[in-house]
Amino acid sequence: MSKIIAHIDLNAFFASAEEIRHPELQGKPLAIGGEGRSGIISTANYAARKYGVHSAQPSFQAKACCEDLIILPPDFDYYVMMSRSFFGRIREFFPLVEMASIDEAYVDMTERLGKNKDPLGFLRRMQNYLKEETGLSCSIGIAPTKWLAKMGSDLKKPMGLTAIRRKDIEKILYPLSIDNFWGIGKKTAPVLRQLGIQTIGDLARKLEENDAATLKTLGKFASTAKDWIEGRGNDSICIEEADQKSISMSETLRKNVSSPQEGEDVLKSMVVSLSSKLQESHKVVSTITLTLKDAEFRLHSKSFTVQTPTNKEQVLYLEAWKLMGECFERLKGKEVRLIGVAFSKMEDEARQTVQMSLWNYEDYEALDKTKLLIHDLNRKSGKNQFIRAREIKEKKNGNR
DNA sequence: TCTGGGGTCCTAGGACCC
DNA sequence: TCTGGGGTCCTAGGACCC
Repeated sequence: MSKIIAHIDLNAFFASAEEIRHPELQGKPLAIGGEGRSGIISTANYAARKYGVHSAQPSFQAKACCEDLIILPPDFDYYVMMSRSFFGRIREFFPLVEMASIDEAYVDMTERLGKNKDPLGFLRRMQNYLKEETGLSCSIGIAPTKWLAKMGSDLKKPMGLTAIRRKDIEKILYPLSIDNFWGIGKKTAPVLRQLGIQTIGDLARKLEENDAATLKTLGKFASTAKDWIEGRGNDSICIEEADQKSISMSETLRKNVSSPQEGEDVLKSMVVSLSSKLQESHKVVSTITLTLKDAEFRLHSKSFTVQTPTNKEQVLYLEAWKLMGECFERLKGKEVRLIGVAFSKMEDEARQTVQMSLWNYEDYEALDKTKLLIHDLNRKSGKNQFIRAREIKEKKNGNR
């Protein structure tokens, strides 16, 4: 029995959210993103898109496209609030909602729309109602699987409403460029083109023939892609939020550096704010990964797994600092433009109390020095770690 | 002034164990 | 001793998504 799955995608979400609280910006070219030396556009409203402004575009280029462009910094807390309010209303119509990101969700409508004589009419009315109530417009794709629904919602924006039945796949999806295939990105698409695959239809035929080169290019993904394109993809909605598996921060430096000492403060503040997030959510981690991006944009990483999962900033910082030294070592004086740190193998703090008792701080030689450093960070009381870390960073930046 | 930041998943080689 | 394998974990790198 086929399900009825919808993919609901908020249009130009961050920009729309800003227009709601700044009505004076409505209709003016607006983008959300960073404005610094390495700022990049995250979302542009439709007025800005007319000038060629688009997401992932460097902000200075966007400004060159449209000199009147207004660029606002992102305010994620506000967007989370707006997103919850919007999808909360969807839940009033349909309880089975799976969030896929801050601005999109999959919804199982089988139960409620299965016997409806005019499901598209119903969704069109819901879409208009949501627009009136929240100010946010969305595009909806409706199909028997999640992938088809996602492909559908991408077809028309803003306020699109597209149904893709299995019998429509050839007519609707086959003519589309391979670039539109969700799951095939900028690296794989050109390789497929080399194999004579220009459209989704071309890919469908190659997969149907079990073309060896295509299968090799796609690897394990080939069978998933074949399922998707033939209408057999995943159609199950998971309403529970999955446990987060890793947490990370990275920062493009204001100026390239070539020694770990020059990146010390950035690393320090990232570890302090990550470890306080871990502590707040009662999570511990075992694997620490440090990433550097060199001036040619190549990434280099080094990771280490500790025996006892932890969220202690002293331990995490010391490990990260050691990894950063080793990573710089390998770069042999090359310039570094970004430092990132990630913590993974994350689990609940409660689940590892037994191992905690086995913990031996003396394993960490330079711990005393680290304690001093953290003490220094903590001296200002009454503010949370994140604020403290940011203040330190700003102070440092101001001194340059 | 070229090119962000936060995630998930996959691959492939080596270590180690049975 | 001429050479098995399968399973799992760790590490480094990379593709993809929003």
